[in-house]
Amino acid sequence: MREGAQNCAERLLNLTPRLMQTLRVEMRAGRPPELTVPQFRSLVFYENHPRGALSAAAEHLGLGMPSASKVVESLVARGLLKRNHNSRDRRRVDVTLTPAGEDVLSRSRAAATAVFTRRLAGLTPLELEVLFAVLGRLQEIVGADDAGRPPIGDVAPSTDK
Amino acid sequence: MREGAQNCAERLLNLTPRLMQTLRVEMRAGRPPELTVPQFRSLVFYENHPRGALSAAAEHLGLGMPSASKVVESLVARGLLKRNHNSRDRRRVDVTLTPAGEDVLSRSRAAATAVFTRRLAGLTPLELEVLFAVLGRLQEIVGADDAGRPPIGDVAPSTDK
DNA sequence: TATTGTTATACTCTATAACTATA
DNA sequence: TATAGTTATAGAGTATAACAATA
Repeated sequence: MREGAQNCAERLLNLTPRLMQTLRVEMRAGRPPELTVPQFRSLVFYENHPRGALSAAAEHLGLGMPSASKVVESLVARGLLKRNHNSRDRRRVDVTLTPAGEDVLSRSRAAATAVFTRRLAGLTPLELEVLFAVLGRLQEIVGADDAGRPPIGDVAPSTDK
Repeated sequence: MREGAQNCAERLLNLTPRLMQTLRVEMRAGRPPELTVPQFRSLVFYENHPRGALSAAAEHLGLGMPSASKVVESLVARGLLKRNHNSRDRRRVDVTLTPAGEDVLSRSRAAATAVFTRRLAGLTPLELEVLFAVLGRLQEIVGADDAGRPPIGDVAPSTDK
């Protein structure tokens, strides 16, 4: 059934940039743009992978090392991440969230989630249930940022951290 | 049922940048990067709104006028769009796809659709059916780029143009 | 010599502010 | 004076290529 996949692909192709735009615009809407989307994703990665290598982040975020290095650099400069040379292999740079980073991430995640939550407010409980399952399937297919976090029953845990 | 919406919002928040990355990376993968995502979306807009004003595109794409102007400029420079002053109101600039633009758009759309089609290949027909419906709902909520195009039963019409 | 990161450079995207040309 | 668009300028994101430090 190629047809079905292609139909879905077309819708996905329309929808994805739209969603991204929504996300980007509303994340910036808080005047001093707290975090850009790539910055946000980087913080999420290091929340899930404390002391993760830079190369791991690059890989996970789908960036080249120079790009990842630059994003991390901007966050280090703002005190949201901390870089440490790995003592076993001193070429390695291990990166960790600072308390300030956790804080900003929590607020930013709450705001970003709210953006989508508002849009989804019109769906019925049944529709939401189906949507949730479908999004889960898509995550499996495309790989998700938060592979390590509990997917359900623990809504926005860091929000009240 | 706020919970459900929030759970879905979190998944959407993870998934959207991932999908965007996939799209961007694979659209560029054809070496001479034929079209960037914003360029692609602009062409789609003018395919659906021939002689559309620049401001209409900006609005639809969620961009400011300077940004829209610049994207259009780049496409005009490449001969993919054509600008004309509106004769009734000469401040207005009406933009139209050139044949070359239609051509590039068709190829680019086919390639971009294929990106997602490949990823969706593992889904069952039933899953695809559900996905299709869910994506339709999301389009309604968030607004879709191709509001004017037939949504079903007419798969990738421009691909074989 | 191979690997991890960083620096240098360049281009696109996007924004805000200032400007031009109409109305 | 108000509106449609453009130009000027600036910052973030990303890429490739060249470099540095370590293995």
